[in-house]
Order: sequence, then C-alpha cells, then structure tokens
Amino acid sequence: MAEAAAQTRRRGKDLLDAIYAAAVEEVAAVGAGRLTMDGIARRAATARTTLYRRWSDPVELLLDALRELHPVEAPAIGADDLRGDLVTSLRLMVDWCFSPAGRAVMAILTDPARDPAIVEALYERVFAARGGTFTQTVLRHYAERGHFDPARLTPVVVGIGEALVSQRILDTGAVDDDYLADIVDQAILPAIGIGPPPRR
Amino acid sequence: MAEAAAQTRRRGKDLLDAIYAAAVEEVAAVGAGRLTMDGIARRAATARTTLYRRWSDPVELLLDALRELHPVEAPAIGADDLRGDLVTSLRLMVDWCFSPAGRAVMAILTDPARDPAIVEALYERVFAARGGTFTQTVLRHYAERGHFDPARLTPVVVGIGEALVSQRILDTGAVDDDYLADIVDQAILPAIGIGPPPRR
DNA sequence: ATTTTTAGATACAGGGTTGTATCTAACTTT
DNA sequence: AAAGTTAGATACAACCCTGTATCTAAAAAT
Repeated sequence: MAEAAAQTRRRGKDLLDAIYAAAVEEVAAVGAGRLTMDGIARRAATARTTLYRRWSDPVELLLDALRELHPVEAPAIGADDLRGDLVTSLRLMVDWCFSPAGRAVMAILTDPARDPAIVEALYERVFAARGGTFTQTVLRHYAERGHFDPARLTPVVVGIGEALVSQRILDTGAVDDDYLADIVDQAILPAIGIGPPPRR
Repeated sequence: MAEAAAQTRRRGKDLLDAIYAAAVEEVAAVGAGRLTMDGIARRAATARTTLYRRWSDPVELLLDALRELHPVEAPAIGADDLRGDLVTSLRLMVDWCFSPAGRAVMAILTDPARDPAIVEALYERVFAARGGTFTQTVLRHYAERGHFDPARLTPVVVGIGEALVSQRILDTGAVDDDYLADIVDQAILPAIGIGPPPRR
C-alpha cells in the first residue's frame, strides 16, 4: 500500500539469471540431496510452474546453471616466481571454493548419494576449459623450463596443494594466506625437490 | 505360515545395537541432511514410536550411535620402519573411512548444512581417544627418536597423508596400497626431509 | 491497437515425513 | 503367578514436495 508495487515482470535473461543464482545458492545451502524445485522457486521468488516449463527436475536445472556461470579462472604465470605463483594459484582455488559456483560444486561432489553421471557432467562443464588442477598449471610451466625435474610431477604431487586446501576448508571453513604459504613451503616445494624450506 | 514366526521381541541392548547400526548405515546412505527417523526405523525394522521414546530427533540418535561404536584404532609402531608404518597408518585410515562409522562421520562432516556443534561433539566422541591424526602418531614417534628434525612436524606436514587420502577417496571412491606408498614416498617423506624418493 | 507469448498465482491429488496417541502382546520383575 | 514395563503396530493431522492444470495480466511482437 505505502509503496507503489514494482509491478514489473521478469522475463528472458533476467529471469533465467535469477533462477540460476537461486539454484546454486540453494544447493550450497541445503546440499545436493535436498535440492528441490520448490526451494529454488522460493529463493528465486517465482512460481514452480515457471521452472517446470523449462526443466523436468532440479538437477537438470542446476547443471544448466553451472554451465552458465563463469568458469574457473586459470592461474596466471608471473615472472619466474614459482613460489609466488603457487601461492597465487592456491589463493585462486580458495576464492573459487567460496564463490557461489564453487560452493555448489562442493555440495554436489560431497553428496553421499551423488550420481556419477552428474559428477562427470560437472567436470566437463566446469573444469573442461582449464588444464588440470590449480597448481598443476603452474608446476608444469616451471618444470618445462627446467626449474626442477619434470619426473617429479606425479599424480600425487600435483594434487598436494589442492588436497591440503580442501582439508583446511573442511576443518576450519577459512584459509588465510600464511597457511597457503606454509603449504607451498612445507609440502609442495619439498615434493618437487626444491628446498628444504628455510629453517630460520 | 510355513515357518514358525520368530516371535521374539528385541529389547535392551539388542534393540539399541540394531538401531545404532541402522542409524550409521542410513546416514552413510542418504547423507546427514536427509537423515530421518522414518528411514532409521525402517532400516532397523522397528516402529518409529520406539525411536521417539528415546530421542527427539535423528541427529541426537546418530551422535549416541557414534559414541557407542568402536573408536578409531591407533596405528601400531613397527620395528624401526618409518616408511612401512606410514603406509600402514594410511591403510588404517582408508579402512576406517569405509567402515560404517567412518562413512557416517564423512557424511556428517561434508554436509553443507552441518551444525558446528555437531561437528565438535563428533570430534570429542570419535577422535578424542586418539592422539592426533593417523600419520601424526607415527611421525611423532620417529621424530622423537631422531630419524628426522622434529621441527618439520608442522600442522601442514602432519596432515599431508590424510589430505591426499581424503581427496583420493572423494575422487575415485577407492584407494589401493600402491597409491598409499606413492603418497608416503612422494609427499610425506620429502616434506620431513627424507628422500628424495628413489628414481629407479 | 491487436495479437501472441509467457510470468505469476492458485488449486489439486498423490506421496512422503513428522510427532503424537492408542492399543496389544511380549518380555521382566516382583 | 501377577504386576510392571515396553516393543511393535496402527492411526492421525499437519506439513512439505511433486507434477499438472487453469486462469490472469504483463511484456513482446505484429
């Protein structure tokens, strides 16, 4: 009564964007197992009917939403600074994990009743553009330029940084830059034969 | 009709054990977010009434169940075999992760809507008896005996093995012994300044 | 200005979960 | 043997989610 109702009706891209945003927020909030058309509709402030016109179930909707979201950024390579680039790439990972898309992907991957087909679709749509994991891009670059022995880049080694970051996020819910530097100095660099870290 | 009905009625400990087992199986199957009195009751082949007589919600029940389950085993220390003991401790972790209790704990920890209070209660009840993580016990033992510099045992380093195992489980759902050996040779040992791993 | 498209609102039956109440019959205790 | 406790079964109203159908009015196209 007091305010003139914003009697506008969303349509086309505006509406889709609102629905996509609602979908990733919803899955991050309640988990993939509890994702529901009703929940997405409420969060997007639209009618369930509108969703059913386009998708037949919430997972289809979610996959479309993730496809539309900005893909994961690839870490940039600096000027001959392996250590700094590794920290930067991990920072990139942490930031992405806390983005709406990242939280949504995490919710899907950690769902106990997750569907392998969904996981695969996820990897294709979200990680396809990037060349491997966050630190992998950096490590390969410097290995090719002779900073260390490329034979050191085993599947285990290229996953050290990501594994430690994931664990830290799961444990404490936040990661500061000092911890990222510790990961690089105390785990990644020793594993590729650089170091040992300064003992002070 | 054909068979005489086993007209026995569970009571006391028998019944409780069946309920506890059902609870951890249920949470591992559907996830913490979807844990329901109804699901537990069905799995335990009892009436929901029986559950409501003792607990007011499924999470309370689950926490009691985890308290009753066997705690995590502590890794044994062998005869001066750091590498072998590390692999063994990681094997212990993997086995525990696939046990009913382990799967239940994982489901709780990875639930997007997890309650910090529940997580804390979990750590107290399940991990309290053990001295730190799986590899930590082993690493401390050998560090104290001079196999390597104890200053290397930072929070990052003692978590390397567990982080890589967790990531592998999440990715592939299984971990073989070769991979565990790779983790030890290519990540943990370099981080404590032992190695480099043999290049063959 | 008229027509077409479609967002938004409402309603509905069907199914699942919740928490409570009630009854019975099996097990324990005395 | 009698009295007690309590597992198991059934029923229930309330609520949420699912698909579908129907109507309206706003936005776009003509």
